[in-house]
Amino acid sequence: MTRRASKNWAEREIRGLLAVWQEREVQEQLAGAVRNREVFLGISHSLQRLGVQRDWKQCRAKVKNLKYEYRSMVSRRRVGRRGKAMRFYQEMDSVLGRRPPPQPQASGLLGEHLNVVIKEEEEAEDSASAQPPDFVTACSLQLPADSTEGDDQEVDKPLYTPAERPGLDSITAETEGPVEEQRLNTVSEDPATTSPKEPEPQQEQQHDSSSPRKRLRPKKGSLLQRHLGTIISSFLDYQRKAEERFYKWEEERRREEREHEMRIIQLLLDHSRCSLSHTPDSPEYLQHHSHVFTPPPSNN
DNA sequence: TCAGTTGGGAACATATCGCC
DNA sequence: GGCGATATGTTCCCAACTGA
Repeated sequence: MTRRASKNWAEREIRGLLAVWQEREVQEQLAGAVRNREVFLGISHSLQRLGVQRDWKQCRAKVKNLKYEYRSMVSRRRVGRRGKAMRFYQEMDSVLGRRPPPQPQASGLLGEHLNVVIKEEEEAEDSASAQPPDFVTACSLQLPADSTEGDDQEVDKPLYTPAERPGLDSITAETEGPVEEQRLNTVSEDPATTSPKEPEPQQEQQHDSSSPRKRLRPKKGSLLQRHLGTIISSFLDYQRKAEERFYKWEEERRREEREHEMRIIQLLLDHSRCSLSHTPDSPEYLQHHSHVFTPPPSNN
């Protein structure tokens, strides 16, 4: 095997990679894209601006291994094995650990929601012809936040700000022709992360035909395509709400779990005391011993 | 010497493309 | 539309490397 083609990742490089990878925008892009090469191209580009010279394949491989390492450690801990904690557990856990479980596609609530949206869109079909030509293309998406491909292009402003269209980054509505390509290259830069323009060695690859977003593009001329932007927007809104609900539910569940454990521990303690007492079942005993236990401080 | 780290490969899954 | 070829992503594993 020809190994060690590149030097090992320094901690600074890994932290930079994680910092970029942790960004909500990047996570949304990775979650929404089946082909994530462009996402990693963006990550690589961001790293280059941070002084880390790693190409997208190296970034992908590193993220891949970090995820595997994280999962391995989680599974080890789940079965009670405690090994050395991985170095960047906190960073990984902040992203992977809070991720809601995958939801079945177009089924259950989500499917119902999509169906409703589609139905509404179909009902509005008659008036759809009144949509401006850019109705769909207005939902065209930006490249990763770090990319500066469109910096010196003649674009006055993005079609919308990330706040207006959060989460749409990863899913591309139907795009047609050069105009759309230009829009894809239009970047709504985060001022905090924007740096002076630098040469873009990988710029050409951003337009590769094997775009990660490609699979989400519908066929031209379909009804769904014409309203895909609205559908996606509604879907993502719903997804965000579902995510918030999940987090609340999860929080509540953990709290109940802790209370349950406390009750069990309390019962066990009571029982052990009862077994030592001559009159364990007497009301006096229970009254005297029922609230002795002080629960340990919870880690959560 | 050895445990931990790393990059790369194998196997598999899945989407896209081109042809019929 | 069906089907095979191709491209790409993910998971898991392994051998080489690193550092104590």
